[in-house]
Amino acid sequence: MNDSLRISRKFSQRSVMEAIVQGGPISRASISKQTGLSKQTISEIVRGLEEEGWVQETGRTSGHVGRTAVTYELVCDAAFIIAVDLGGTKVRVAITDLACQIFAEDTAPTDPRGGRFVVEQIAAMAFDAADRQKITREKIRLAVVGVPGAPCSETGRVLLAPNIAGFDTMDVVGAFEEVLGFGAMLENDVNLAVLGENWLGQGQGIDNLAYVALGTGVGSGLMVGGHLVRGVSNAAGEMGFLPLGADPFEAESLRTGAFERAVASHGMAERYAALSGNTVTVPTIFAKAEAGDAAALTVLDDTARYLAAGVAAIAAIANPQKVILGGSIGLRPEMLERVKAFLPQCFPYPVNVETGELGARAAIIGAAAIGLGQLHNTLFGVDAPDGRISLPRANVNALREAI
Amino acid sequence: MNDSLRISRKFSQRSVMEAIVQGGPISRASISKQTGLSKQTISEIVRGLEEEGWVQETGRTSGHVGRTAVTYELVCDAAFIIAVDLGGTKVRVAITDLACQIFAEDTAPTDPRGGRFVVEQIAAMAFDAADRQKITREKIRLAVVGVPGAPCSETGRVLLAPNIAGFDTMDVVGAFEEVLGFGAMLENDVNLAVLGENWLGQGQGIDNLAYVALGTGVGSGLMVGGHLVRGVSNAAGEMGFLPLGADPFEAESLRTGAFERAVASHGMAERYAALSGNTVTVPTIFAKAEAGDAAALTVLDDTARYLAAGVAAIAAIANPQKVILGGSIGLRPEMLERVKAFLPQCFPYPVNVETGELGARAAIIGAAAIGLGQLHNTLFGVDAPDGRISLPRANVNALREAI
DNA sequence: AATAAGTTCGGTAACAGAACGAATTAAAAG
DNA sequence: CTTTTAATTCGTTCTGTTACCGAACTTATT
Repeated sequence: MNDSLRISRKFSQRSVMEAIVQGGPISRASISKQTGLSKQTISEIVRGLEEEGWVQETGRTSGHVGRTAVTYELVCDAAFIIAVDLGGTKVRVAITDLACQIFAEDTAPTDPRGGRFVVEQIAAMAFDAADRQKITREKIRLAVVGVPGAPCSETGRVLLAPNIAGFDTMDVVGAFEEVLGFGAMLENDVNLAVLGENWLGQGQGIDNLAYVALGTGVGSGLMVGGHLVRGVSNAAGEMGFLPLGADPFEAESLRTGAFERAVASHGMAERYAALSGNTVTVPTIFAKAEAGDAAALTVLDDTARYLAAGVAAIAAIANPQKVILGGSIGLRPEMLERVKAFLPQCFPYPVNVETGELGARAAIIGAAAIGLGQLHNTLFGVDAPDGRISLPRANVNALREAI
Repeated sequence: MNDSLRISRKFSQRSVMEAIVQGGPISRASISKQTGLSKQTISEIVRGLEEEGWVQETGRTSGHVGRTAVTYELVCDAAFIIAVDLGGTKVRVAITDLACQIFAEDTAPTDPRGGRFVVEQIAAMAFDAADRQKITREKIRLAVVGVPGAPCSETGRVLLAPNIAGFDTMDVVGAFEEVLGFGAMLENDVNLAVLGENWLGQGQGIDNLAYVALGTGVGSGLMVGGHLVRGVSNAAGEMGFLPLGADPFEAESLRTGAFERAVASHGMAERYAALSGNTVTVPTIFAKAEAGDAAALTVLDDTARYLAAGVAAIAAIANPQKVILGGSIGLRPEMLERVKAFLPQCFPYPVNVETGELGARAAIIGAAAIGLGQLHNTLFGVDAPDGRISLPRANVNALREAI
């Protein structure tokens, strides 16, 4: 069959699908108005989509002048994707349908043995979730797995991921595909968090967006012009190695980055210990600060000052429209408040900083976003790698904690 | 006429043009092989292009088995663009033809009165150059002007450009278009430098590229996935405000950025004065370092250490494949050598750093690149804003100094 | 009666692909 | 060493096919 014609065809098909996905039940005449394609063409394309089982008739309009219109809707259980947020301590797994509804979100402690065990754990969770939703496996098309580290697309390995054993030496993508039986994609977890916030959170409609995740470690994710910045070796956003906070030329900074040592949880605890003599956890520091503990307040101030400098560095280099703070520490309002106060003291033009709206679920929602975009593109879209589909707002069902 | 068909047509037309631009004199059969389009289609498209005056027959092949082929070539004087690199002290103006040949490059001191005077000076230089090359004005389609600062596409003003008076309050784009009589585009000069090096210099074939220009000030330009990162307010790359080097929380850092004060020429001179008691210019410091002056060597080392940290910051956030050093200080081999030595001491994974190949002419070559890409896209290409055309290697003619 | 939804019909631009003639060289035959 | 033949490539012509548009028409509804 003719190749460029097929692209041409698929192009229109995709915009029709987009109109149907976005516009809920919609008549062919409305699609025609929205897309600018002729009524006749829309009828043809919709007929094709209906035959292939992607859309279905759902009703008719009424109440308006003129003939009633037949409305079409997505067959939302025509395909599913698995979204996974794999952390060092927790795994989240969710299933999403074509209509971008996220359900069956499960959480479990990450299998500490790492490697193949984690892959199998995730597969089991995914299939369990699918079974609960009565979803047959053939309908699952793709899994998107967020990992803390830099996945390598050639080898399928995950570099810079010290928290999950064995992922740096095995073909993780291959292992997933083998166990799951369908396609799998790996993506850095913070990158997914930006995408998530961009889709359903703080960053909606913002094409130049940064996300700074601060918790046990630090990482950043950057979107420029609506696309993720991954870097050559998928190591963009390894913000822990910013030469800020501690002396970057100290030998230790080559192992744990200077910035990470300054702002991440370990550094905070250490500074608190130095000031007060007590070794406590980060949540305790926040609690003590709330109670007025001077050392705790100093630790928070100092951390926020460094964090503000980190945000300034991102703003100086990439000038995003908004910087979203995330991670267990970054999500605290006490941090946001302080960063907002410190930023104008160290950076000349205003930077829009906010905490994430989606909290710890940003990454898994981002995984769903990337998976759905990918799926819509391969099913209905152009081959262009940067053909972004705009996903509709989705209802995110309740979280189910396992065990 | 049918819209999506027109896109379809133009799409093929562009790839045919690209093949002709790249492949020099080329037969229709070869274009067919290269593009994958059928011979018949190529004949049709080439006929159209020939009728419109963009390509012409230039000869026939011989020596091979089989029938001789008629070869086609670009009519390279079918259209021209003006490339301008406007600096605080110097203006460079060049003319480029469709075949990406750059000629008539002129340099003059920038009119110190700024504003409209500079615009008129540039127009005069451009028309003078066109006259010398016997190029009629109707054939000039576009001017691309590199400016030190952040051009605003809505208002046409140039922000953060203290070196050219009046540009922050006037519609510079409008003024150019009025005086020149054809379209004009403004772009940050360091952004153009990355594009230039990406086209004909150090960064050929590298899609994730950073450029750090260090001289009187500091600025960076970033390419991600083959596209420039401009940021929301075109202020991406205002690297002078990186919170490194000096204390970013000092009040002075809000005027002149902390990093700029540490690494740029003023800071170097200041540090040398503090160490030796003598106030000298930067070239003198380099000369004295060459002669073994201890204070000068310390200044170079310290500057390089800061610069390495700045490069590390870019690498941590954007992870480019290569970082190119430019600007009067960044181009010195003494700096490169030192930065290469310091980087592994403050950043964990290797960063590829080199000096620019094009020297001070990177920006004007980048201006030509952006203009040619733009022109090819509007004449033959899709409307897609990110449809990049790959330009061929170009011969860059000799520079002509004015006065 | 007005109006909107959808279909039918005819038309067109942009391609593909097969077949074919033209032009050329390489190699075999005389 | 010439002539013939085979192989090869170039370019055109002719015949589809696909993906659309637009006008006219039918149908259903307020």
